[in-house]
Amino acid sequence: MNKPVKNDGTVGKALEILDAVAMYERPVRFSELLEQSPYPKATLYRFLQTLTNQKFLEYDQTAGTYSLGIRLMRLAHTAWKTASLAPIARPHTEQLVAKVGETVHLAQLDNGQVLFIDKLRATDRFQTLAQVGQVAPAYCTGVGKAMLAFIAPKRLQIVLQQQSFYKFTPATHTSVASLNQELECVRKDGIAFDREEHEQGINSIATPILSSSGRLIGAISIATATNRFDCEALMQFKGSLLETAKKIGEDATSWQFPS
Amino acid sequence: MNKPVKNDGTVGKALEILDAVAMYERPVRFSELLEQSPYPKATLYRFLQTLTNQKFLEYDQTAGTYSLGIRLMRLAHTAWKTASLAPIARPHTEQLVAKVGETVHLAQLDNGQVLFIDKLRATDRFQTLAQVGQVAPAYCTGVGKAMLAFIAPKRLQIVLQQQSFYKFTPATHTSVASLNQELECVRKDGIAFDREEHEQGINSIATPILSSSGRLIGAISIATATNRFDCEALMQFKGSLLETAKKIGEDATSWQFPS
DNA sequence: GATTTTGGTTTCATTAATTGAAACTTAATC
DNA sequence: GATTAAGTTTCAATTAATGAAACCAAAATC
Repeated sequence: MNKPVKNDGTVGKALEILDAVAMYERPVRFSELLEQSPYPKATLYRFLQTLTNQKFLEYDQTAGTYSLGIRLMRLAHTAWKTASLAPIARPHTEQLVAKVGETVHLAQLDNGQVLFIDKLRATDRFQTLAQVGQVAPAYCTGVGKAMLAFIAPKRLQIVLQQQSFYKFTPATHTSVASLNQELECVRKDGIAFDREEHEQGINSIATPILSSSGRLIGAISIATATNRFDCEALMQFKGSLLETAKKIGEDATSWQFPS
Repeated sequence: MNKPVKNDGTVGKALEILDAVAMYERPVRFSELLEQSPYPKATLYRFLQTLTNQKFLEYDQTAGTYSLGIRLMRLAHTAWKTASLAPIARPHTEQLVAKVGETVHLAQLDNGQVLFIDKLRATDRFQTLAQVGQVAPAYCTGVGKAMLAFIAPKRLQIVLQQQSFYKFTPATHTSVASLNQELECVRKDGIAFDREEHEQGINSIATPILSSSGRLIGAISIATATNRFDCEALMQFKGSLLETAKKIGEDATSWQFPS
């Protein structure tokens, strides 16, 4: 049988419930969780209790709702500090921000999606788009395409199937074919653009971060509003961007950055 | 028996392992985890496998080390967005930053410790001290003391025992007595100072955030370097700070902010 | 280069925990 | 006050977790 559900026993089931709660993006009632849960009442109930005890969930007595707990934030901060590319890249990304005066994003690929792991903005005037820990689609973002262009062909096949190709804006790629065509160009000059493909009025120039052995470990981008820079104008950042990516890649390699 | 260890079955044990890994703040080997673990080899091994499968841990093949996984960062971001005070407070904290031009911190109390849930800096010139998800001691920070001063006496008793009273700087409180004395003052005028008690050269002015029913839900502070503002000078922010805290408290109440 | 040690992985019978139907309790609705 | 829905607890059957010990691989030592 085609079972993509991993068999990780009791623990696996419990952890999946965290995702279920997260999906609602708001406090959620027991009964809501129950109807989309494969487990019977009593089982789900006990899982929720355990997770709440452990501060992975938070239960609001009066509203009778569950939300994600703050213990996650503590753990995530440690994860960020010790297991992500962000702290290694920081000196270089900060330098880049200082130089170009625009917002810089750092991302990794996680399960076919873009995961933003750092964000440095030059000015606080604008509401931030991406935030640390936030996910975005790969097929319609600068960092996403930069990374897709540099993963192994076999892995790319899999990842492409995970893309929704939802048409966020008129410029969004809606097929594997057109995306593949662009990835070819990205491979050639090491630069990917987001031409308002994810959000109207926002564009970016991105480049992959590669270890010295050539393995992809992340991507950085400079993101701006179209009324400040068009894609032509973004090209002026190409040199600085590539240089920064190179430096990060070198540091990450010598730091024995994991898979 | 005095058993502070909660009995949350298999799931609880697995989640405790996450803390164990986090504690090292670096990639850690199986054997290291084993010697401080109460579980036998095989058990620990299977837990690690499960957690790795679930992307709560990340295993580095070549180094043979485990670190916290990126799935935590995704979950934590959702937690931050849906379950913390941060998004509700954002409009007000941003306004405050714009007004005073100094770094603003937002924190909640978690298990006797300060948990920073937002940080807005006016300028990027300085390396940030606190970051989202980071924890700090309560007894020697502005936000910490602001919160301690406004929790129920019974809870305060417990929380005070959780404080280490480690002497970070010459100004750090080192006893319950001296801390209590200061908390009395904090209660009186609703303002707490960090007079370089946690870090040399850094001070702050903080105030609690209370719901309209008077329950403590967090704290905000304005943090600066001592060479820019001494504590006298920080007093000039008192008005704006109190006003912001009041607004956040009101919004949080009407938003039915949970326990 | 053979041997021992260390560190990590697998096996399998025993043991203990999870499971879920059903009964129950409480709160909400009519 | 009766009825329904929502949440909680019980308990015997079942299933999964457990951990001692065996095993394997790679490094360290002889």
